[in-house]
Amino acid sequence: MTLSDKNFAFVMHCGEMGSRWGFNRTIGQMCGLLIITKEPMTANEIADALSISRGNVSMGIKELQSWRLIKVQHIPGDRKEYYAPAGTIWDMANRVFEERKKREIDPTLSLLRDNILEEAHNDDERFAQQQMQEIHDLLETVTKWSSELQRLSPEQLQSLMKLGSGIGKVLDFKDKILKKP
Amino acid sequence: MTLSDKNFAFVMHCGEMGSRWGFNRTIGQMCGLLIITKEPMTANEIADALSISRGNVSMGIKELQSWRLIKVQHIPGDRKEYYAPAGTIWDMANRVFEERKKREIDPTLSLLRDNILEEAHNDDERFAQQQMQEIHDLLETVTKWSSELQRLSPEQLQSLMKLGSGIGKVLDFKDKILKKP
DNA sequence: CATAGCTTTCATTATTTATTGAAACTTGAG
DNA sequence: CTCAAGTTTCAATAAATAATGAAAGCTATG
Repeated sequence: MTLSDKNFAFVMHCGEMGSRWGFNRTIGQMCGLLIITKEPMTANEIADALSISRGNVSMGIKELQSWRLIKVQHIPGDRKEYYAPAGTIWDMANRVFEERKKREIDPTLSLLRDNILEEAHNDDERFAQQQMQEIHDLLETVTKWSSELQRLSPEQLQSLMKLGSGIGKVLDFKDKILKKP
Repeated sequence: MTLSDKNFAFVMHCGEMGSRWGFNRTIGQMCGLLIITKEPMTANEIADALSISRGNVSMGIKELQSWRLIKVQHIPGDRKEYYAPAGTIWDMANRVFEERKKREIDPTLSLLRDNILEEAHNDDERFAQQQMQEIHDLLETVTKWSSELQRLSPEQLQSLMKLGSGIGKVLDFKDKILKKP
């Protein structure tokens, strides 16, 4: 199976963006490829489509699974494994977001927590601790807020997203609302 | 000037996280160092504190400036340049966020836009285009939403962040509210 | 239980990215 | 104008990361 020029261009773009999205070129390509291909693909088809080695595809699959971005499917009477995106675009974006939070924020949050608990022994440490406290509070707020968003129903989210500039208005009325349970 | 163990540990952590935050180890370290150091530092002080070459510091400074994370200061009667964080922690986080959006989302958004405008020539392209449309819509929503947030006053933001789980409640009343201007 | 058909692993190799440090450049002061 | 104190650049090198492919590992089927 060979890609049309336009689709190929998209897949290559995903490759170039791959490392910015948190993985590497090949994995970006694989992800893009699976998204725009209607039918699930075998590892060999993926290797052929991207002109990369079979082993590389195997590694990529493992990685994409660790991000929970793809799922395996089987076709009766066929021993091969077929791969397809795990869920909707929205689901996938969510997973990437979550996973990146886990890698980019959580470790720092934990280090900062530890540090802040210890006592500062001189001015330098005191100043540093203040700064770390600020970073900590910021990251914690962001974390709490994002987990809040994930708790919302899809409809509520939709509604929130559509709100756009209305958000300011809503905020102005917040107190009123919360007083009427 | 030498760092305390605790502060050194923080700086090294910033280094390890550097590449996850969008830059590299050295630049992560430099950023962490400047944040927890009360006084502005010269390039040589930075190089000494981190045991890296003067040239590397120069590159790092250029990069941090391109992210708008540091600013130059001068001390009268001293020809050296002194570097310090550009703004509060919150400002810096915002800058990183913006800059990453520019690098991680905007190029894709533009590619998708172009692709969607062209006509699909077969079923594969049609399917691919549908998927791209979904990605496009998602990214555009996120983009619009985040620029919306940046438009809010700091107080409004604060208030929104504190809302936390109340956000669901507020949304349920959205329609009511918006009908009473 | 042997094997064909498929997948995974991992040592080696290739590619990419980061760092160094010497040379070139800039600039303010005398 | 010259020099000294500083900064930047960039070719060479080092380090980190990714890709290959041959060998080892699985596992349904006859």
